[in-house]
Amino acid sequence: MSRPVTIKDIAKKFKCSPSTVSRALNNHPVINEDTRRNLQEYARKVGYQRNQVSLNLLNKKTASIGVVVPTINNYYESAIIEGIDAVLQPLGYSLNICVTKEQFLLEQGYVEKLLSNRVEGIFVSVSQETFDAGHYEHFESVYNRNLPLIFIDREYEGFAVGSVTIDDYQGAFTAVEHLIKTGRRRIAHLRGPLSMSVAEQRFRGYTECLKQYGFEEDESLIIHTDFKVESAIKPVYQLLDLPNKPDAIFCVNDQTAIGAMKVIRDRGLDIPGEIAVAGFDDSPISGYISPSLTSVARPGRQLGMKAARIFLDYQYAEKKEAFSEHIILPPQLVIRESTFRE
Amino acid sequence: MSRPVTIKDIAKKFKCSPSTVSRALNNHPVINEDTRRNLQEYARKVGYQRNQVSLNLLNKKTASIGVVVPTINNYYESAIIEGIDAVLQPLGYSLNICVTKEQFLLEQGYVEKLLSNRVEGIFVSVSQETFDAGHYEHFESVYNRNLPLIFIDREYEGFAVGSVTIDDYQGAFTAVEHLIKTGRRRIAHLRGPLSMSVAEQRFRGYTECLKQYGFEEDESLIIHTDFKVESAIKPVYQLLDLPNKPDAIFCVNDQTAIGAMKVIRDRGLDIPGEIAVAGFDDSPISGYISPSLTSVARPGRQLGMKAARIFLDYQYAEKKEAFSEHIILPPQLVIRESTFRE
DNA sequence: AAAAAAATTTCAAACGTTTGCATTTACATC
DNA sequence: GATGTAAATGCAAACGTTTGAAATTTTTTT
Repeated sequence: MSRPVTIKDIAKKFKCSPSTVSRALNNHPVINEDTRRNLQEYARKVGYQRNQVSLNLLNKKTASIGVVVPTINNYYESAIIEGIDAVLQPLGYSLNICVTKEQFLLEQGYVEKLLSNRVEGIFVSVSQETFDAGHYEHFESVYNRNLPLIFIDREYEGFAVGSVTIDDYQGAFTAVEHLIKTGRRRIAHLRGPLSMSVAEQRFRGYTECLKQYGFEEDESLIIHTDFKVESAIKPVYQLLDLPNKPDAIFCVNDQTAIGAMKVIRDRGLDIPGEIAVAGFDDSPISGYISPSLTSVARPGRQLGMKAARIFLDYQYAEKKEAFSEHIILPPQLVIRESTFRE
Repeated sequence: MSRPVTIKDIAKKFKCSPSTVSRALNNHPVINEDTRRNLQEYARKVGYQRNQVSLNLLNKKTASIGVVVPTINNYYESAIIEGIDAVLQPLGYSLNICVTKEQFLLEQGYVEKLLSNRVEGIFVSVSQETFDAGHYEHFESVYNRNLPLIFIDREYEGFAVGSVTIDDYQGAFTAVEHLIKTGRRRIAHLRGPLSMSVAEQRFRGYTECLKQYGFEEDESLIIHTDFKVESAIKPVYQLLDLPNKPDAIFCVNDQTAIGAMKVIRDRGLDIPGEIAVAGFDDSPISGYISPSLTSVARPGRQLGMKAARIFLDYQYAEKKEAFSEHIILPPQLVIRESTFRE
C-alpha cells in the first residue's frame, strides 16, 4: 500500500529512460536544463525518496556500523555510544546497536547478523559470558573479512584491528595512592568478582600500590562483594568490627561505596574524619550524595570517540595489512568530600 | 579486498546455477540430498554469509526501524530504547538510533535518511526545537508512506499512528496530593521552563491539586528554574527567607530537588521534619542520597515496550486505514525518607 | 525400447539505482 | 544537401538473491 515512488515510475510518466531521471535528480551536467528542472520538480511533488537499499547493494557500501554492547541503560555504556555517534553520525554513518544482555548466544547471533547486513565495521564490548568462556570464534569471520573490528571497554588481544580500554589498574592505583598521601594507613578494599576483568584490575591496582608504598598485606581488609549496594552491607559491618579497623575503604564501584557509607554512618563514624571512602565510576550519583564521593571517572564518551577514530583511520587507510591500534585511556580521579583532608 | 563470497562464486565452483545453490542453502526440499550436503559444507568452509542487503531490496523489507531521540545518555531515554529493543530484537528487527541533540535540523535530516533506508517504522521523541517551533512537516512523508510513526514521550496529535506518553500532570498531582495528605500546608514548587511540555504539565498538576484541595494560590511559592542542580540554589535561599516559609517543596525533577535539599540542609533545617522535598524522575540518584528522595518514577522501559507493541499491532494488522492508538502511562510515586511522616 | 512419471536443475525476471558507452537529435558549417 | 560537431538521451549491465516456470536428467512403468 502506497509503495514508494521509484525512478522508473517517474521515467514512465515522462516517457524517458530511468538513466535520464537518475542523472537529472543528481544534477548531472549533461542533462538538459529544462528536463532537469521538470523532473526535479515532479520528483519533489510526488515525494520521491531515493532508495538507499538499492544503492547499498550496487556500491557494496552501507555506511552503517554495528555496535555490540552488554547493555545500553547505564551511564558509562551510553556515554561510549554517544561518543561513537558524535564522531560517526556527522560522516553519514548510522549505528546498528545490539544489546547482548551479557549473553554469549545473543552476541554471536548479532555478529552474524551484522555481517549479513554488511556493516562496515563492528565495535564490541564483549559480554561477560564471552569473556568467561573465552569464546571469541564468532569474531573470526569478522577478522577474515578484513572488517574493522574494534574492542571497546574490554580488550581481546586475539585479532582486533583496534581496541580502546580504560586503565582500571591505573585508576585504582591512583585512588589508593591518594588515600595513602592523605595519611590513611589501613586501607580496606571492597573487591568485585575476580572473574570480571575490571574487578580484577582494580584489585591489582590496590595491592600493587600498597606494596609499592611498603604496606603489609592484610587479608582481613579485603572483602568480597559483587557490584551491588546490598552486597557491601554485611561485609562492611564485619569490617568495622575488627579490633584494628580500617581508616579508609577503596571500593570496586560507586554502588558498593554507597553501601559502605550507609554502614559507616549507621555506626556513627565520621566520613572522612574517621574513615575515608573512595569509589569507582564517578556515576552521576557520586557528586550528589552527602558527603560527596571521591571516585575514579571513566571517560566513556572519550573512549567512544577514540574508538570511532580508530575505525576511520583504518577505513580510509591506504594499506590495510597489519593495522592495529590499541589505546588505553587513563581514568581520572575526582576528589570529593569523602576523602578530604586538609 | 577479501570480498565476501557470493552464491555465484559457489555456483561457479560447483558448475551449477545460483538457483541450485540458493535452494540448497535454504534447505529447499526439491534439491538432491547429496548436492545439498556438498554445497552447504562448502559454503560453511568458505564462510559464506547471505547478503541481507540484496534480500532487503528484493523483498522490500529491511526489518529495521528508526528511533529518533534527543539524547541517549540519560537514564530515562536509554530505558525507553531498551524497552523498544526488548520487544523488537527477538523478532529480528534492528534499531537504527538517531540522536538529535534537541536540534530540529538534525531531526529532519535523520527522518529523511531513515525513509531513504526504507525502515519499517519510526519511533520519535521530538526535539525541543521541533516542539518549540511546531514544525512537524518532516513527518508528513512518513505518514504519507503509511509508515508506522509512533511518538514517544512527547505527543503530537497531528498524524501519528500511535503515541505513548507519560502523564506528567497526573504524576505531579499525585506527588502534591501525597504532600497534602501527610499534612503539609504551604507547598512550594520549583517550576521548569514552561516552554517544555513536561515542566508545563507538572506545573499544572501542582496548581490543580492545590486548587482541588482548597488551597489559596500563592505566587511567592512558585520558583522558576531550569532542570539543573545549580538553578535551584539561589531561588531556594530566597524561598527560605520568606516570612511565611514553605513546609514542602515539589520539584520539577530530581536535580533541582537535590539543589533544594543542599540549601535546606545548609540552613540547618530538617528534612522531612521541617520541610519535605519531592522530586520527579526517580533517577538512580534518588534512592541513594540521604535522606532518600521521594520522587515520581517514569516507567521508561515500559513506555518503550508499549510503543513497540503498538508498532507490531499496526505492522501486522489487516486493515491499516484509521489505525491509531494513544497510550498514556501513569507514573508511579515512590515514597522515601524526604517526605516521610508517621 | 518407448513412453510416462518423477526428480533435479536451469532460466529469466525481479528488486531500484547508477554509469560507461552507444545512439539519437539538433544545429552549425561547408 | 551532405557532413561534422555538440548536446541530450537511451541501452544494458551490474550489485546478490529468490522463485515460478521451463528444461533437463533420471527413474519407473508398460
